[in-house]
Amino acid sequence: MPERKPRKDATRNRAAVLAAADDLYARCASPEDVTMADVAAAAGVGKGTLFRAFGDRNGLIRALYQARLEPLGNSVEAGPPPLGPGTPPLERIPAVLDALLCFKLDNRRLALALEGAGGGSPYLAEHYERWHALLRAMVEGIPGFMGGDFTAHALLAATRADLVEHLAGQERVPREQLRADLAEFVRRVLGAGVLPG
Amino acid sequence: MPERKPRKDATRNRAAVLAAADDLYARCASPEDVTMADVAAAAGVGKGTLFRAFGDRNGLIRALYQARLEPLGNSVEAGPPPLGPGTPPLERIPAVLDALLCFKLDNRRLALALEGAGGGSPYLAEHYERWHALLRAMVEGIPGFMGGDFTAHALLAATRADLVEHLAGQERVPREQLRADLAEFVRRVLGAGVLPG
DNA sequence: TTGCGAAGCGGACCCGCGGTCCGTATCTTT
DNA sequence: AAAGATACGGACCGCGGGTCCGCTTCGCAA
Repeated sequence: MPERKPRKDATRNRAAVLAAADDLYARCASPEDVTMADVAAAAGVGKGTLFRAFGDRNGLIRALYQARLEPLGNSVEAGPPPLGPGTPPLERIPAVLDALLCFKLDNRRLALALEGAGGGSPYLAEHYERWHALLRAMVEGIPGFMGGDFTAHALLAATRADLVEHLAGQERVPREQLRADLAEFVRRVLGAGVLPG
Repeated sequence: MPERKPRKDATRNRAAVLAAADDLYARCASPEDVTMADVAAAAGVGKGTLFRAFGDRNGLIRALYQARLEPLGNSVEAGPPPLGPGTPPLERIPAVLDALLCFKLDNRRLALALEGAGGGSPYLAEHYERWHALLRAMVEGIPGFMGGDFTAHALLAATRADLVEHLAGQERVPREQLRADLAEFVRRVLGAGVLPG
């Protein structure tokens, strides 16, 4: 019953804002020098409209991120191997992490903005919860593997947006190098299987 | 020649500010609701004094952190095994990471404040550079181990302050559990030694 | 087509915070 | 004791996120 469909101008403006913000985040050097006023202006919209549509700064960033992330999310939830379900963990985990890394390489500022937002902790954003749950389930699908919860966190931490930004941006580590490094790291973590002792 | 010793009131005020800030950070729920004005007031000092002494917010946080971290830094640089030099990597790396984890458990808000500061990236703070270099050197001291640079980053990422805060604070994971989880993760990463293939 | 309530618009406005400035107070040195 | 250097402190500034409310636009119904 509550579902009233929004007015036409509202949806148009929402789209305009998303587009403008996307653009601004792509251009800017650092996420924090994209101000809400900037976004509103670039979208040809008042600040009131912007805040009405997205609640607050985080809302906007989350909406953007969500939109960008959707294809990847779909691939993981119901796509073909190696990303989709039905792939054995030892193959799927590296694939998912690699995809995540690539995503953050392709959406650096945005990912940075998202993780930097939320009061400083990425761990409250519900999308983190999803990735963590997925990874954890996969890790625990490896026979005899203990400590899946922490391992999932630690693996995700290896693809943190600011780390990616530091390596790819400041240190100029080439994309393929990073992917290879991550892949090897993951292999190490998973490769030992059940530890002796 | 440049070394002019500071005035007495200056050093006294500096100490007062550090003490007050330490206290405030210990009490507060989240680092960002400790304002500079708060610190100044709690120290019984004007804002001008505070900024003169520490430059800016980051300066203050870094100074605090540095002070707290010093003992650990010393232990690592020139202490007895297993933290000090001269310990074989496979023993020293877990020890150092465990010490780091414990430090962040004992100084949660402070560590959080530090990593959240610096324009959003912990990777610019020079103390990160030091830990990374140390870890990297140790990792590369393991015969045949490749990708030490990234591995060092990834291991440090597993002890990120906000992750620690999330697990210990929100999720109420007990301290010993966390230490054990980290230890096992580290063992996994290092345990494989040289990978086949 | 027109009328009319509701939904949405926009930008002036507010507030809190980091950081600066400068007249005044305090220390140190000779 | 006097003078110069150094530090103090809080009024002040600019900026950015978020709110408010009079006005516009939409869309339904007669």
